[in-house]
Amino acid sequence: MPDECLPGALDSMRDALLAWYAADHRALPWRDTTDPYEILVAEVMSQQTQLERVVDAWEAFLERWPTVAALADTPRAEVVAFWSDHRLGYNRRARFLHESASIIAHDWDGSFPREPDELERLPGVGPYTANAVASFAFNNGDAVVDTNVKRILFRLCTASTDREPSYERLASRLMPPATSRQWNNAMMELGGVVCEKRPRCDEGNCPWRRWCDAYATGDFTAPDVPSQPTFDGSRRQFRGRIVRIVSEAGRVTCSELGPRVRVDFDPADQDDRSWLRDLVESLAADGLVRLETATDEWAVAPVAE
DNA sequence: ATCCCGTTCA
DNA sequence: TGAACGGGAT
Repeated sequence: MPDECLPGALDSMRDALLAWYAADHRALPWRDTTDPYEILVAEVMSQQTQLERVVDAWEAFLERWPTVAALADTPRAEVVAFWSDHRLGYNRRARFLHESASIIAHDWDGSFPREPDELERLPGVGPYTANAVASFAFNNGDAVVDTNVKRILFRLCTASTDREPSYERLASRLMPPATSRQWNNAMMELGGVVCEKRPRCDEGNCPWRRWCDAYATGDFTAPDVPSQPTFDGSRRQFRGRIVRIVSEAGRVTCSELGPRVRVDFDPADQDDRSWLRDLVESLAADGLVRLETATDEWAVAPVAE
């Protein structure tokens, strides 16, 4: 996606989007804070999880662990249990958040770095989250590029090229200097409520209609998002069950765990036992549970620390 | 079935 | 570059 697909009237486009956002937008609670810890919690929770499902969990999480120090002082297992209780999915994100809290508390003396490059060194923090935290906490980020932003840019410039676009470069050129807090909120708002898979250009009063290739041509093709395999019966589903069982029940042996994970699990069957063991090992490697092999029969327990 | 304000590891 | 990672909602 070449730069020349941007119209000459860059300033008008920028003003139009910022005015559109200022006029009305969703009242997401983390938009009312600039505390980097609160922002980080919101962003990590929001990775691949719908925002409506995040709001309650975010408020409960911050009530329980109001500061990065409080979270760092908590045993990992409690954070994992919270994640599981609130059905946030992707339990590894609970571990990443807990590890990040420890790093901030110990290596950064309790205060967050302001630069995206520094934030990106935290576990579970990639380019998106680093720029989101830098933007919303410090107004110090680059343009964020998530699936929403990609969809907007693709449609904006779809008639201009058939080459693989550099979304980062284009997004960055579009953002007015030193406006990342407002700008990134506005871009994601546009992608979230107007430029959705099924676009709502007129209903949503899209501020970019007059510059948009897709609006002009009626071709609202969007970039392919990789589809996920069926969840039912998947490894991911069983991993999630194990984490929840251990969070609720504490230490359980293989024979106790198996039937609670899969109804037709046979504790006497070696294949069943190694199937379960493999899942537990992967969870232990992810720091979500602890595998005990000291006794007769192996068991799984809440993660230490 | 498909989507959801991504990141990690191979 | 691709697969794996959870699970609720529509």
